[in-house]
Amino acid sequence: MRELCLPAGLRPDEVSELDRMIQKKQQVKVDQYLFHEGDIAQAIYAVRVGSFKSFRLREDGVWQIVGIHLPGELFGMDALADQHHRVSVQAMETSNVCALPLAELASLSIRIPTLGRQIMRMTSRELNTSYENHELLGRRSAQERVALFLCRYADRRRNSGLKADSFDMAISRQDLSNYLGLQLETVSRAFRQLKDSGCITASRSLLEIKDINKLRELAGFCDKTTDYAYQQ
Amino acid sequence: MRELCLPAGLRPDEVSELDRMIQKKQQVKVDQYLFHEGDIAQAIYAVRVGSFKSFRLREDGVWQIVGIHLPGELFGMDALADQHHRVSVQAMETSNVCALPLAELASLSIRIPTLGRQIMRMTSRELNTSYENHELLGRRSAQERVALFLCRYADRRRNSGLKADSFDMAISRQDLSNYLGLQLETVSRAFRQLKDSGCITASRSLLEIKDINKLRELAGFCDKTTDYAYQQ
DNA sequence: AAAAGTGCTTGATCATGATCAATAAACTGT
DNA sequence: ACAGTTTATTGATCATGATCAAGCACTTTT
Repeated sequence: MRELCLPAGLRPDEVSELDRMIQKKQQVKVDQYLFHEGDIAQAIYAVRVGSFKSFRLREDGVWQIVGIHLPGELFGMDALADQHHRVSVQAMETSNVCALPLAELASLSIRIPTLGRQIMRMTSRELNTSYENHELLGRRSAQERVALFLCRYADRRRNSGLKADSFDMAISRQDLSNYLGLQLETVSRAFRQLKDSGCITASRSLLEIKDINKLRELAGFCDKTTDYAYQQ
Repeated sequence: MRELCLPAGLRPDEVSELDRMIQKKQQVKVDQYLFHEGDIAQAIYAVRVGSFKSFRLREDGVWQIVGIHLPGELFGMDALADQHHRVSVQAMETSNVCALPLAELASLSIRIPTLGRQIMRMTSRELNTSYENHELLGRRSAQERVALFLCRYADRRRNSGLKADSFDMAISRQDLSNYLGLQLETVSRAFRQLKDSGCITASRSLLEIKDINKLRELAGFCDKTTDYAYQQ
């Protein structure tokens, strides 16, 4: 529990109380659903290990991935508006989550006001990530999208305490292209260009960032170095 | 104050207390900034009258609008992650906002727990809207984007108690095309197509929805009727 | 080890929307 | 009312990414 983002700023006794309440070490397998769009929310979730995708499904079967969740991040806050989930969430690899049951959360956050604030912070963070996605999709070429995605993905991995220069992407090309609003083939070609320009090597899902500055440049040179980094 | 979203679910005496605290009736003119990206947050804001745009700016001068805010909606929650705003906000027309100073909000939400919950709800709602935007930008043609935007915009106007079948769009073509990730000319052509197919009439900023079903159809028939509507 | 399957890459062609360019229409201010 | 400016529309051409199609690499099955 202690490695999670959530207890930051809580007193030791509060962490213990939170600890007791949480249904932890919930192991999930690839493609397993945590919840479906339309479900009445039972809990919000903190990623411990692995990664998850949030997506919306249309009647015609077309889906759109709208969020990716890495260790230390929270998801499921989409349901806090009206108790109904507006996205579905699936594990992208073998993963491990903490479920924070909403029922207990309500009473607990009265006793530990900091907890509510912390959830608020994480939700705000997710909102900003979604805004960034809007910006990524707005006015960028295929190559820029892929390069920018890789930059941000690496940054978030670093933030989650994971290796950020060489790693296995749990995201399939299919999912990645969907997330980036591109065709599979287009993403593949973008990877080729990035490989040819020498800033990455990539074989299947294994990715290595060789030249982050070059990559940033190809991403459109747009991501300001956040001097006011997220503090918890 | 009472017409706002925020006091929903509060006791009369709590509303009064909130009422006293809020710096209200803050009049703003077109293009006036409420805050800039990077600013330390002073407050979050509730729209009373008019409309606002949230946008991110890149060093190369390119901006991307990532949010539109109508009466009854909250904005500025992007700063709740780390006290720094990650977007800039400008009024799109002569408007009127309530500022909820963060300093007072912290103490007040301890005395009125419902208030914190209500802000949480509104933030979750904004998150879902941003997810919907991701979906809109993901895999849709220009015509679908414009049609879907109009459907959702009309829905949100209705939700805000505004006329939804015939109204003045405060959003310029410039801003709209930016928001939708399209060129100005492309949006103009999409409007022409929608006009020609008889589902709208539009002269400059004045818009009239003649056939909402046809419009929904041209939007890609994707927006499920939200049977579990937002309740407050 | 061969066969079948899945996921990724590469190539060729096509269509949508971007870009360039020119009007047209509406709003400025004097 | 006038020029001057901004904002929207329409047209023509071009480029990027979508689509169609094949092949390759890596897994899983028997």
